Amino acid sequence: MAHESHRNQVEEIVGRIVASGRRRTMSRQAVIQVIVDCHGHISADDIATRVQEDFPSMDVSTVYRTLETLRELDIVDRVYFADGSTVYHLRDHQHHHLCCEKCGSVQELPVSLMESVEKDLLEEFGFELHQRPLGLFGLCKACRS
Amino acid sequence: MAHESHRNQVEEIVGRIVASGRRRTMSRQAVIQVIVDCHGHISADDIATRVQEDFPSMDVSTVYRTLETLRELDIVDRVYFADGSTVYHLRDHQHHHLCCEKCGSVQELPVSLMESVEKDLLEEFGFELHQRPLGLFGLCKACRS
DNA sequence: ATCTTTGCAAACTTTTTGCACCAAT
DNA sequence: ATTGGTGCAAAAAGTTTGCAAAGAT
Repeated sequence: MAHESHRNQVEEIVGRIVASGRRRTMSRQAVIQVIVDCHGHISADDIATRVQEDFPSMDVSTVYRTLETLRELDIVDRVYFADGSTVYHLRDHQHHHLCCEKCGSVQELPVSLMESVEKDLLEEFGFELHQRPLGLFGLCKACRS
Repeated sequence: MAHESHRNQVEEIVGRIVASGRRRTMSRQAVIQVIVDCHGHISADDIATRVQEDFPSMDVSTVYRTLETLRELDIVDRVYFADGSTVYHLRDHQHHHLCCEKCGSVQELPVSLMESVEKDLLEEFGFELHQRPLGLFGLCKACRS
C-alpha cells in the first residue's frame, strides 16, 4: 500500500535531518509523512489539519517551524501560486502546476515546458530566468469538453 | 510633465466610476492618480503611503475598498507574484513581469512571450491557459554582466 | 433628504516569535 | 545533564468588516 511504499522515503528524509545535527522527533516525522503521502503540493494549514488527526496536540507553529527546517535543508520548496495561495512540496519534485479554475484539479507540468520561454527571455531581454515553480491557471481538459 | 499628461487618464477612469453609478470622491481620485503615476505595478501599502502624503487622514481600508471597486469595474488587476508579494496595476496594461532577484528592478514582458507555452499546453495537455499576469524571477541583463 | 463612502476600531487570516517546559541526545 | 524542540500565548503583517459620522448627489 501507499503508506508502506513511502516509509523508506520518509525515513530517508528524517535521516537527512538527523545528519544535519538536528533531532529525530515525532512532529517532524509526521509532517514529512503528510507531505510525502500527498504526492504533490499542500498548504501549511492542510498539513496541520492532517497531522492533528494523529497528534491532536501538535501546534501550527510547529508545522511552520518544521517547514522552515525542511526548506533550510533543501528538502521542500515553498511556492506562491498566482491565485495567492501558498503551498509546499518536495524539492525532488520539480515542476510547475496547471490549476483548473473550474474543478480545482492540479496537474503537474514538467519544467521543460518553460524552457522555450527561458531561451527567449535570455535572447530577447538578456534576462536569466530562475525556474521557480509556478501555478498557472485555466481550464483542464475535462472541464473544457 | 508626467503629472500633467496623466490628468486625462485619471479623469477618464474617474468618469467610468461615475458612469457606473458610484460617486466621485477625493479618495478615489487620489488612489487612481498614484496608480497611473507609478507606470506599472504597486502594492496596496505603497499606494496608501503615497496617498497619505497629500491626505494624511486617508485610511488603508479606504485604499483596499477603492481597489476592490476598481477591480469590479475591470480597471485594475491584482497580481500575486511568485515571491509572495501582491501588487495592483491598470488593466489596459496587460503584461507579465520580469523581477530581478539582485537589484529588484521590474521589467515588463508582453503577454505574447507566453503564447508558445499557451499553444503547447493546449496541444499536449488539452489545458486552456488563462493568461493571468505573472511575476517571473531571475537576473536582469545589467546584473548578469 | 437620501444613500454612498469614509475613518476608525476591531476582527480575521496567515505566519512568526518569546518563553517556560519537555524531550532527544 | 545539556541543548534543542514543542506547546501555548501573543505578536506581526496583510486584508476585511461593522458602524456611526461625513460627504456626494
